[in-house]
Amino acid sequence: MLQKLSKKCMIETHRMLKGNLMKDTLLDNLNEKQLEAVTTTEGYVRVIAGAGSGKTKALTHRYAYLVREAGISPANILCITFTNKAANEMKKRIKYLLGEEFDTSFVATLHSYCTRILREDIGKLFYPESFIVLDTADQKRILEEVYEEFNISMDTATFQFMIDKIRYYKNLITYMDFIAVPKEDIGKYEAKTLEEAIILRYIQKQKKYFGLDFFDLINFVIYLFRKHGDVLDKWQKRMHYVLVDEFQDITVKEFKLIRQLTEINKNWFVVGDPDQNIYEWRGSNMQVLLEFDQKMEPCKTIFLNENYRSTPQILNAANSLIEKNKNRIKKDLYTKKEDGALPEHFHSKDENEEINFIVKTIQAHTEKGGNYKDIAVLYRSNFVSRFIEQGFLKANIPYLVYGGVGVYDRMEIKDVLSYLRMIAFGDDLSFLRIVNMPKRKIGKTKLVFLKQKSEAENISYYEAMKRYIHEPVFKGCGGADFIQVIERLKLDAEELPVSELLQKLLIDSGYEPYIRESGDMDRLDNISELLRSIVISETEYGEFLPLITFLQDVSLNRDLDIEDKQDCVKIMTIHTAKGLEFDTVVLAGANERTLPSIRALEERQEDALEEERRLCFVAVTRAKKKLYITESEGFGIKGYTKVPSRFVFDIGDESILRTGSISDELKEEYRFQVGAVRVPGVANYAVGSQVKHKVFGEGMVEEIDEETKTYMIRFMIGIKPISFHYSGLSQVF
DNA sequence: ATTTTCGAGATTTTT
DNA sequence: TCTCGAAAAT
Repeated sequence: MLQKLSKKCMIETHRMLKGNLMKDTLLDNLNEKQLEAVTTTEGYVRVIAGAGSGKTKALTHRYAYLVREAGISPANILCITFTNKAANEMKKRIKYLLGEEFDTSFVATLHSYCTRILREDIGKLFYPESFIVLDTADQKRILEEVYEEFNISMDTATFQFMIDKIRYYKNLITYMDFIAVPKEDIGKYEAKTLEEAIILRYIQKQKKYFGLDFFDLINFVIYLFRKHGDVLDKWQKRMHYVLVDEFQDITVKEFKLIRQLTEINKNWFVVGDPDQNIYEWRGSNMQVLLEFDQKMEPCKTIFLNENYRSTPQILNAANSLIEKNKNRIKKDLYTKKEDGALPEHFHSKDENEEINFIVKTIQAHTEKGGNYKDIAVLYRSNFVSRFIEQGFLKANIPYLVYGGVGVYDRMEIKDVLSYLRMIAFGDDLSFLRIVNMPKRKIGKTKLVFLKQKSEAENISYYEAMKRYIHEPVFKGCGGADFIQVIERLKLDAEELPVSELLQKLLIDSGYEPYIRESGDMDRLDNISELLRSIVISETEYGEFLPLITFLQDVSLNRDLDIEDKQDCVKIMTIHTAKGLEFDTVVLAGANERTLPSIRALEERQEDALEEERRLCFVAVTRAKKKLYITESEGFGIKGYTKVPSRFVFDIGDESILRTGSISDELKEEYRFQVGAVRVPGVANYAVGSQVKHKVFGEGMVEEIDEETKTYMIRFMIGIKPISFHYSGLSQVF
């Protein structure tokens, strides 16, 4: 028996080596259209594909096909994903197709590619040769400093406004002429308006901090290519194939950059879904996808409309929602999947009721043997997660927050990374974050003192502190110790790997004891988790991973690869969920002013509203088997009374089951009746639902038999089979 | 006089 | 979670 098995294994291995098995998995699982997309290796190919139609699969398989069947080196393929999470997912699939040892480091976001390009040649631009990538928090901090100098107060709206302005200015080539000059020449540029003055100051400051923001990463590369033909030449010659995922989210600028990169060898393969463009606010323009065939001729366009993900019921809801968008190319998804339960719209009187419903639904699911990890709770804005987390903590439901305010935005991780940045750059941003962490009795007064000195002598806060540490103001504080620790760590940084440096730093700076004393074990766990991920990236990098390289990558790749191994409910924003799929999806907080967001409503522009609807569409189409949309009354942002999102009514009554309790005022206003919709032949209630039967009283759905269209419901008197068609059932809460 | 602590209120989305 | 302001602590 054992011998037989091992012989079989040998044959398998042999087939694998010959490439047969690879070829099978590579092409056999594809439908006709996907196959066409994958195997068209020359020229321009555009795939317009609906949600769940396997567009990323087509892209991944084409990548593998190019490498395996056409023998192209991965270094010659520019494979661009939209997020790091997507890149990681794709890497996994490529490794599955091409073998674990296959080098997938060439699958990345455009921003990561740009960082690589800049790392090699930024020295040509009169910019500090080492740079850090500024994230939004850094940007905000810099802008706040600038606003303080100009004596203007800054709120979130102003911040967003200025970010848009900065993007606008940074799109002008004159800006690059300005920023790329040697530091000392910066003063000779004069601002004509206040707005310009603020932006110039912002640029000066970011340069002082060795920072490049996300706009710069793209702009610098474009500028570098423009000024230095040899650099452009080098990269152009390298790129023979370009594959771009989520092409509907690309900006015109990014498109031009990619076009420049592939000017010599023009083989494009782009996939996208116009209905899933949810990044217009960030400059993305789906016209790039729509007009691709006119700009890049001759272009082969392949449509993928069969959905392999969701039940017909979920797809119906999604279709009826998205068809309310006027500015749209009609494209109806279909599926051959088996019928499932109707999506459910649960309306509740307040937030407690809403979170209780979610908790109950999840508990019912797991009591029946289901896993937590098959469930995702999605929401429009991060603040919604707070209610959900609180509810889950109370009910002891394990959960993981993905993206956004996830692992890398935790306070302790930011602190620790700031320490590392402090060692590498000594910049003010890091200094301000950690100088009093742990408490060193360095507060406002001392910082004001340092600020004056640093401005007067054009040095950093840290240098100023070193220079004036013996002044009376610093008497009795931990400043001297701090300097000593940092100086010693700076020396260590040259020899020690990042992981060891970090461990030393945690002890020497007193940060770890400080966290330990605060009694928060989660924070220590998070730090160990970071440490673990550093060790992994060190191993992957092969040679000695320089601290600066690590820091550049870490601010781009903020995706700690959370494994599916842990059985946790996944919690994330809709934006983060894009490209993912889950058995059960709960879309929480589906209220006006949250989804659509209050900003989109204030803009009063149809475009903004349509983007919000697409966002809702993305959320709905993440679900494979069961979809819940929940919302509640009560007091919302700025004291408004919360009302259900218009989008839950965009989904036709025949496509969604409306449940929950509703107050009389709202009932009058909205005229939707809870529990009014019944579609015969389809299970309206999920397993675990509490229901009321006209004759048998209250009970719980134990089983659903799709074949005989029957529920098995446990009542006081025992288990009874009840037909889907029976109209005497109603939901109980 | 200065720093620390504690409670209250507010929050779009991300590379 | 983050920030702000007032009160408490050094």
